[in-house]
Order: sequence, then C-alpha cells, then structure tokens
Amino acid sequence: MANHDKAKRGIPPKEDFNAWYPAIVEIADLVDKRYPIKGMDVWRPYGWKAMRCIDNLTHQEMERTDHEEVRFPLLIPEDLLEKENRLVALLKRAREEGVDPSELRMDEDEAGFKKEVYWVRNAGENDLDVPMFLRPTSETAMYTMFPLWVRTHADLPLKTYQIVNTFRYETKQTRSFIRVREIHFFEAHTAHVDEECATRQIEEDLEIVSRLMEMMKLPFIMSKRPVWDTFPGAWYTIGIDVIMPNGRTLQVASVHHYKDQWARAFDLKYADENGEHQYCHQTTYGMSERLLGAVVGIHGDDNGLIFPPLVAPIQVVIMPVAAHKNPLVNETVETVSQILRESGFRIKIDNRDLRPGQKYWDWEIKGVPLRLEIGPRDVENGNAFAARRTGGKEPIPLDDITNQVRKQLDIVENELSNRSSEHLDGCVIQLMSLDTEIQEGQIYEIAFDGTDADAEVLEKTTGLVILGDSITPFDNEQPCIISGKMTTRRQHLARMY
RNA sequence: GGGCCUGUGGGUUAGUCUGGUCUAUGCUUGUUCGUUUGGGACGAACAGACUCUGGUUCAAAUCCAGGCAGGCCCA
Repeated sequence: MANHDKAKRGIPPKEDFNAWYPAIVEIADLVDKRYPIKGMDVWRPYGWKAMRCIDNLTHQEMERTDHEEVRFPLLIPEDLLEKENRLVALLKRAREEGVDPSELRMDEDEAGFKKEVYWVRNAGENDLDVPMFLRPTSETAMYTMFPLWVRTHADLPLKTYQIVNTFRYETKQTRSFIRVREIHFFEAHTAHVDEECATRQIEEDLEIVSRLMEMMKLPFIMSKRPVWDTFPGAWYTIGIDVIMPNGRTLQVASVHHYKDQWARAFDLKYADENGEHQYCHQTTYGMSERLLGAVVGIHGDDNGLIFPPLVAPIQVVIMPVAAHKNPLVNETVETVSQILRESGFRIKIDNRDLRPGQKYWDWEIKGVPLRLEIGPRDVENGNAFAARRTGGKEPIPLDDITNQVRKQLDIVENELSNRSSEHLDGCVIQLMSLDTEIQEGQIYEIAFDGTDADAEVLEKTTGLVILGDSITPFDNEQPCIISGKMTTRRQHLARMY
C-alpha cells in the first residue's frame, strides 16, 4: 500500500495546515477533543505539561519584573458589570463626539463581552437575585478590589498577575488552543501614579513578550491596533501576532494602556505626596494557551511536533537499545539520566518493551528535541548516539554528557530560530499599490497614513485586515498607499485567526 | 450573523438512497500468551459500537421531527 506509512501515523502533510493542525494535537497526546462540549478540550498529561512549561517561563518573567501573583474568583456578580458598561458607553460617546463622524466605521460591535459570557442564574433550587457570570477576563473583578488595596502613592505601582481559566461563549468554529470556550489565560494588571509610569509598564510588557517569543522561537509582529480594534475601555491596545505557517496571523498576546479611564469608573484613587486624591493609571497584559497553539503550528513538521527545548515537556528521551545483550546498557542509561536530571534537564527513559522503530516514531510525533540512544556498541565506545528532532545524528562522549547535551539542544534551538525567521521573511512582503494581486498566505507591509474610512476601503479591496501601526516604523518616509502622503507609519495587512 | 453537511466499538470504516438478509463488515488499537528486539516484527486467543428523545411501522443503524455534539463554506 503506497500510503501505508502515512496512514499508520495518521498525520496529514503539514502543507495542508487546516488538516494537519487538528490531527496533530490529538495524535501527539496534547488534548482529547471527545469531551462533549464544543470548544472545551480535555488537556492530556503531555499537553498540560507543555502548557505548564510555557507558564513557567511566564512566571519567571513576572518574578523578574516584580509582579505578584494573585487569584481572583471565577464568578462575578452581574451588577459589577454595570460600571464597566457605563464606562464603555461613555468612551463611545466621547469618541463619537470627538472625531469626525465620516471617519468613524459604522460596523463597530456593541462593546463588552455581555453576549459572550456564560451565566449562572441558579443555585441549587433557587433563582439568584443577582445572577453571576464566569469571567471572560478579570478587569471587573480586580478593579472592584483594587480601590480597597490602594490608599496612597506608597502603594503604587501595584503589579499583579494571575494564570486562570476564563470563559467565552464562542459561536464561531472552535480550534484547539486557538479558539476555545474555556481559555487558559494569563493576565497582568497594574496600577500606577500617572500616565507616564503606566507607559513605562507598557514598555516593560513589550520587552517581556519579546523575550518569551524569543524563547519559544516564534515569528511575530507587534502593532498598535486601530481605534476600532482597541479593547473596550482602553486608550490604546498593542497586539502581538504570530505568523502561522499558512500565513494567517494569530494574536497571542495583547497589552492595553487604560490611562485613568477604568480608574474613574471604579473610583480607584490614591493620595499623592500633597495629600490630594488622584486617579490611578492602569495597564493590562494578556496571553493565553494560544502560545502553545503557535508553538505547535510554527515548529511542527510532517512527522509531528517539534518543541523548542525551553518549553519541551521532555527535552531528552533516553533509549536503551538491545539491552538484553549487555547489562551495562541499562546501567549506563540510569547513570546518564541521573546526571542529566541533576543538571536540570527534563528527561524520559523509554524502556518500554517495543520495537525500537516504534519508539522512535512516538517521540518524533511528540516533538522531543533530542533523543539519546545507548546500546552495547555505544557503551563499549563510551558514547551515546544523539539524534536531533530537527535533523542530524552523531555520537557524543558520555564522560562529558551534560555539556554535550546542552550543545545538542542549542543546535536545535538555533535551527528552529533560523526556520522561524526564514518563515517571517518569506511571509511578509511589500505592497506598493492596490493594483497588485493579493496572494493567499502572504502578509503585506504597507505605508499607510489614512483615515478610518480609507482603512475600510483598504480592507475591503484586499479582503485582508489591518493589524495596526507596527511598533517599529519605517526609517525613511514613504508614500502612503492610499493618499500618497509621505509617512513613516508601517502597517500590515493579513488574514487573522 | 447566513447557508450546507455529518454522528456506527478507543480510533477508523462497511451497511443508510431502496426498512427485514445486521444478535452489524474490514482495518487498527487494547489485554493475555509465545517467538522477537540497532528505524514501524509475527502468530494465537479474548475484549469492544448503531449520538439522544419521540414518532411512523408487523419490523428502524436505515424513514420523519426535535435535542445535543461535531465539521465545512460565506459575511
């Protein structure tokens, strides 16, 4: 049978990303999609461990930047939402009054999450007087408490974060890690004395995101979102988009500068040095399990996943080969794994009673970056045989195993890094004029300095979406694609997930 | 938001159009035993399913209605 090989592994070619992705998340044991609620997958041990590895990097970054972890309740009473709604309504009116209406887009959604939340209306046999909803995000819950915590300028900055589950009633098609109804969510919320301090926080957030993206070797773009794509209640929003293999962008993180808008709605004030009350300035920084979706999507290949070493649930799988021929094999495997574990590597010994070939495929599908084979021949020569998931095999000396393994993992990291930037360079191309034919799988870089109305034209004619102003503008002025006016504003057009 | 489609063991699949031959087919997985073990071994035995509720009928996996769940396409 010609496709026997493929059929047995059951992995569609990665070329066909829409088939590959949903297949691989199940075949590699990340999730079980058979749980009977749309958009709520079961995390399997391997998938959860991968997520935990990513979360650990996040925890480290939060620790490094003096954020403190908190944990807020899942349920929020409905009446608190009214403060938020009033704020959103207020901002909307201000925006409508302050901006030329011709420049405003008419298709703005009703702001807020109200339609997309799950409600709890009963408790036991009783109807609740005040219904509660499952948090879609925690602004409302947190900003109800912040005023109780902040008294004076000495309490600021307040830098908190939590990693929790949030809920959104998605009506669109769901996809593991990418669009789900129960979201594994990271959110940092901060409060500061003034706008400038809050702005510095935004800068810190962007630095953290960049570091995390680098650790996970993800190709990304950071853009200040257009007004209509700004989070309700935010002064501005910066979106971090990963460029997936099919050229679609996936927003994996967002950072919001709220100025004092939420503080006014929730009465979050502090006493300054002169004893006068001032409103705080706040920021939010959010990420989700989409990070894992991006890691899966970006690095995997026809043979399965490839985890970047920093987030690999198992970094090195050690495999005794033909152990029955020489008792030294298992002994060596034990010693080596112990040494590596003590050096901080995540290790797995695979001594299952299976044909070696089958074990190899297993770990390739699961994306373990490095495999060490130790057999009678290797023991005799004082080697382990190292096979990198990104390609290439070589014997490495056992007496220097820690350094050697580190070196091998570095090679994998570099390879993934190179692939990632190649992908970025290949996907993003310049669009000089609207007459150019738009191609599937491309992201277009443009110089654009037009109005909202111009933007709408741009989106309609290209069938793409504007990501917003790139964080790094052009060095030299270029003619705007619509008006021809010279500008350094660099923007991107893409298909978004 | 609009439209189309699907639901059979753990996975996948035959059977549905045209009700009876279906106490339901093949492959795979799982368990046990034996032989094997440096890139997917083989033999034997066993285990395991018609999405739910209602209707039509002498008779429903099959037809009808609804629910739940899933997939695809378009805004």
